[in-house]
Amino acid sequence: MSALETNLLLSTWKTALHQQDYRVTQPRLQVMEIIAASNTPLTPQDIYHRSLDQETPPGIASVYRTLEMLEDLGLIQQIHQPGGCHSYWPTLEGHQHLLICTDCGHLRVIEGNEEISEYISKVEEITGYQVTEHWLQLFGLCSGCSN
Amino acid sequence: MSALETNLLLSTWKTALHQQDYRVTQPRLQVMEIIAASNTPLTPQDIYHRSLDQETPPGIASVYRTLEMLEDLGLIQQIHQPGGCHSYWPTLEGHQHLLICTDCGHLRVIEGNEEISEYISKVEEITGYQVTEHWLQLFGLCSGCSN
DNA sequence: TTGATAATGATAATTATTATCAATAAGGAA
DNA sequence: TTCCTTATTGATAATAATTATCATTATCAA
Repeated sequence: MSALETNLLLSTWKTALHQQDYRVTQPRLQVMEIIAASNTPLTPQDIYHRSLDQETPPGIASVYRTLEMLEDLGLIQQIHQPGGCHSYWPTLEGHQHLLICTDCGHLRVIEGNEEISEYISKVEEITGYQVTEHWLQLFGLCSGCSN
Repeated sequence: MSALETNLLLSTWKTALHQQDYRVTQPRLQVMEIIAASNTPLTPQDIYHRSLDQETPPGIASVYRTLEMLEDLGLIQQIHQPGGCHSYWPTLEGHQHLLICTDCGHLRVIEGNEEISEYISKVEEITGYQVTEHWLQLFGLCSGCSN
């Protein structure tokens, strides 16, 4: 993410913590900064290892606790990777879908999903299920990596 | 799955093992039977625990080894559950999508995906990505559980 | 039926996650 | 600013999940 987007996210998150009476602590800030600055989804271990070159890195337990808190607040969401999940990425506005480059890992957000909504309505009609949630990810090669 | 479908799957899988020079062993059979007979995705631990009421259950290591083999052969695939993955389900014909009941865990296969194909083509046009794979799951309540 | 060897079980090692609890630091009140 | 309450932390133990090791066993082609 760009430095601008990173900082915007961070201030949004800090405000959210204050509003919900969560303290904005050093370890939490460190974790949030790493997530907000990354351009790929990260696992708890990823985040922990990235933090280790800092003066006073957060304990591994705080990494897990911070991720749980951020997810509870709806600020991050799990991203399911083929072959392993428990990676996190900032929550997006509305419902958007993700396109992940299988080579460089870069993640891109897709806008607009009329087709998907139609599809879901059809599925509900046919099956009698009440679809409450869905989950679509596209994998492929970005223009840079397809060369 | 119905007993008929289960047996069809099992004989297909056994044939595949023979053709690829994998031995059809007792532990492998036990794991394959459990997967083929289940109507929900199962984790390695699920499978192991289900096997424990048998006379001579497979070792936990063999469960993992069998799952790896079946996945390598393309006979099963990972299913990503919200809040945890590493569940397995038999590979389906063509590309189909899954609808999972969040209450009873029952899994249903959705046929037809014209809308999704259209969506993907549009995404490719817009982004310049080359989409090689996609991954859609629907979650909701089946008619039985929505009462 | 036999023999080569792929595959197994038991278990140790590794890795990931969660729980515990005394010490610390955030942030509102004075 | 300083103090005080207490939410939060770090260190570490405990638990859970997965992988590696290796002597023994069982599959299956000859």
